[in-house]
Amino acid sequence: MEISNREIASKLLLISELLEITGDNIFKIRAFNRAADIVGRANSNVAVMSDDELILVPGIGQAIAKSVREIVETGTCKELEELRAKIPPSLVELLNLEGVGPKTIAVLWKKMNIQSIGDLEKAATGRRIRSLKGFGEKKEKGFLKSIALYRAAGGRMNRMEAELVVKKLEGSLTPATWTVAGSYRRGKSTIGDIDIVTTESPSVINPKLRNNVDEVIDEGDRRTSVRVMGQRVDIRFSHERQYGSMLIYLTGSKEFNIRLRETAIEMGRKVNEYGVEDRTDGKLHEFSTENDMFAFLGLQYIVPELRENRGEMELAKNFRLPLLIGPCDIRGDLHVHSEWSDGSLSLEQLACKGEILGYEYILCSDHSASLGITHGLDDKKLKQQTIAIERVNRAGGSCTLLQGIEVDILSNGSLGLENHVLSDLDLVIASVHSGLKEDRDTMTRRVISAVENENVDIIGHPTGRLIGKRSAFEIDMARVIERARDTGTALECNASPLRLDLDDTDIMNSKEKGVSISIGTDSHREEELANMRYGISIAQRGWCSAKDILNSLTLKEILNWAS
DNA sequence: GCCGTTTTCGGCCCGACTGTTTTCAGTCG
Repeated sequence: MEISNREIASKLLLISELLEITGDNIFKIRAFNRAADIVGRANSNVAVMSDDELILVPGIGQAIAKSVREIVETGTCKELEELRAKIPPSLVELLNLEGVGPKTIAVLWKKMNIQSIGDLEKAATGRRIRSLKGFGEKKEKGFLKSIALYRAAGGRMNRMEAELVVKKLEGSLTPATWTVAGSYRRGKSTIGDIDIVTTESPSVINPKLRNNVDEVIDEGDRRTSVRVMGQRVDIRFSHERQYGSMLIYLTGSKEFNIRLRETAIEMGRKVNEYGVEDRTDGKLHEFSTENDMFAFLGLQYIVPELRENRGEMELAKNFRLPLLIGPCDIRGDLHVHSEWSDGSLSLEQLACKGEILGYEYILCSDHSASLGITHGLDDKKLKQQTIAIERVNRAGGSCTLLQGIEVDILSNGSLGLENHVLSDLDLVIASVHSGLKEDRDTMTRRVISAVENENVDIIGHPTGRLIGKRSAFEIDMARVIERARDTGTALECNASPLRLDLDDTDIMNSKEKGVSISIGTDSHREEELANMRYGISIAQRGWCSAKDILNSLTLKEILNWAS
């Protein structure tokens, strides 16, 4: 059984974490960390790559290639086993505690034999830590607080949760003086914390915040950190004339910022959140907009969604960044449920909402009958729906309803409806809704059977994840993507903020293979139709242009594509 | 550990805030 990229990446990450605690060379730590990241999002199976191929990957050299090879063959490697022999791996979990880093962990372990979060809690409760040199009462209390927070935290936020946190903060800020930066602005599917840049003065904001948040973590004239609804929020104060550089800095990503600073160094300049400094005379150039700063550095403007250090900097230097898909390119929604299955909107309402959104079409894709709980459609009901849809379309609105189905991919890889039924529909989405615990090979073959069915046009939410609730099922997306390319089947970017499935890296890999991406909101209620924006952000993060997105086709073109 | 149109050795992004200290280490983003 072949080991997945994810598993290899987790071993490399563990090595970097253990190296951190042993206090090894910071650059070696970063090398393993970076390699874990690279392997984790590689678009082909690292396990089957030869040593020569591995070494060609930027960020992987002789040593790490050797470790990867060992992991593929034996499940572990010498580097990892030597580290495990030196320090208890249970220490790694302590890195998750806020305010607890590798140095602290090493001291606590060596001086007090603290090996786990439980050990730390006991020692702090017993007031034993304050006796250590460099530790005091505040640190001890801080540990207990971090432990409580860690246990209560549900991990990263989905986009809706993040928006609620932002809404809560709006009361402390003046409109048009601030921007949410960070992973939120980059359009990521999950968000760790909220970053805000404001031009208002700290003397105005800080007192307001004290009254409006759960906790002030730290407070300063340049940065204040608070907790709102259990989530960390960092606010950076900026002069208007430096707003552009502060926004770039706080939007990140970290990897992008590092790359940007390296780029500046090559030009004899230094970048920080206040602007660009000339290395020779220390003169600071300030920028009120991001555009001005990119231009000053001789770079094309890079949209936040691309700022991940995935090659965008090199393209920006040559003004060759792709023109990404945007809201204006979207001509329709390709995954919507009506009241004919488990949705709440009637067909008339769907057409009407589509018209308001400026769509040429909406794909009405109710569930198939095999999924009992959602009152799915069978052959007979589908025929009735055909007539109902024709009636709505004849009424002459500007948004045409397409008739489709979201048919179940059953456990044996067959579909929930007969082929002769599916062939009558405009577009067919096939999705997995049951038997989610199958092993990797079985699940992959199941989905590929659907890909190979000539009536299937789109694979719905291909990895099945529910953000924060259920991880993706075991599936080899590299194989699915290859088959989808061969058969001309599209893969969905499900725009529900609870799914965002496929996510950016799989979309990027699909796009590179020439597989079309279909963005569908999977709406069951009216307000969910607006989730299209999340799907667009994810597609942008996957470097998609209009030509890569099925929904950018006109009504005529999409019918032609499907036939 | 990785990398190289200056380099195969010597670099590797940059700054804010806290706690425990009397000048700074550790952590974080």
